[in-house]
Amino acid sequence: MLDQIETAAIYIQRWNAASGESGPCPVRDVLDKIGDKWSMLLVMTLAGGPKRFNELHREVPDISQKMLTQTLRDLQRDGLVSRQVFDTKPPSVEYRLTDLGHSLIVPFGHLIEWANRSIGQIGAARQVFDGKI
Amino acid sequence: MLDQIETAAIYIQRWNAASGESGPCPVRDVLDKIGDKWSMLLVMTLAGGPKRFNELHREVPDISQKMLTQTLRDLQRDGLVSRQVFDTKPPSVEYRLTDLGHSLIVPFGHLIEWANRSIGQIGAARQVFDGKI
DNA sequence: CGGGATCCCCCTTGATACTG
DNA sequence: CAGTATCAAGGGGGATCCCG
Repeated sequence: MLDQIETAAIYIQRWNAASGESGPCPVRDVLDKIGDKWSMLLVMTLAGGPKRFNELHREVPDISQKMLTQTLRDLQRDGLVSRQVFDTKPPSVEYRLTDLGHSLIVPFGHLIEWANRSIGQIGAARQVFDGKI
Repeated sequence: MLDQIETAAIYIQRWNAASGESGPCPVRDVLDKIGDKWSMLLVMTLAGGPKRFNELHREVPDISQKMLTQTLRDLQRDGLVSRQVFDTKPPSVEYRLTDLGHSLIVPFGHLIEWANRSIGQIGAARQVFDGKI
């Protein structure tokens, strides 16, 4: 377990050392999407099962149509989400997590857990920091 | 294990439903920093032990001085990093992870692992997607 | 219903120069 | 050494209108 963590840290450091020659770090490329404003929110929302476009829009009210479309396309491009069109009238489109998408839920869930556990400490630390400026 | 993941998913969904009344989601607030361009890179770099300002700058060559300063201040504000000034000449300042900062390494390491494992599949998915445009 | 296309703002990031 | 100050640029993201 700890070995893997160290491996990750060493991977990052090694990439830093070699930076500039090999282009952007692929891990950072992937992680950028994690931190993107909507990607992970949609993945977690789709974790409950496949959903249609407006269904997603209803469950994530504060996303704009544009960003919903764009984020879903990016997720589909990365192979995390699959898109199925039903030729009904009016047309309906269903989005669901792929196996790869599902596999992200576990490590990402750990992070959410950590965030949940740590919100209190972080908030306290911020108050202390902001108080003594 | 899976319970916790589901808990996380449900947490997100419940917050979506209540959004607008309670302000920004605290978990998303925390996760924003995770995905921030430099925060996690610095945390993983500091995972190897405490480092001085220019030492960090050397190990992460493509960060600007400004962003290094700013990111370190944010990390310190959130209680993930502590800052110790030594009154020598010339002055030296040492940054190190707090206990809270260390506790982030594990869940974040899982994510890096996932990214490492999945880079191949994601790259392949992108080629397929881009090929059939 | 499920999007596309367009306009535009603002915030983050980078480059550069200066300081205790 | 360890920052601060200022200016400029780019793109992420919202609002709006339109379409099959």
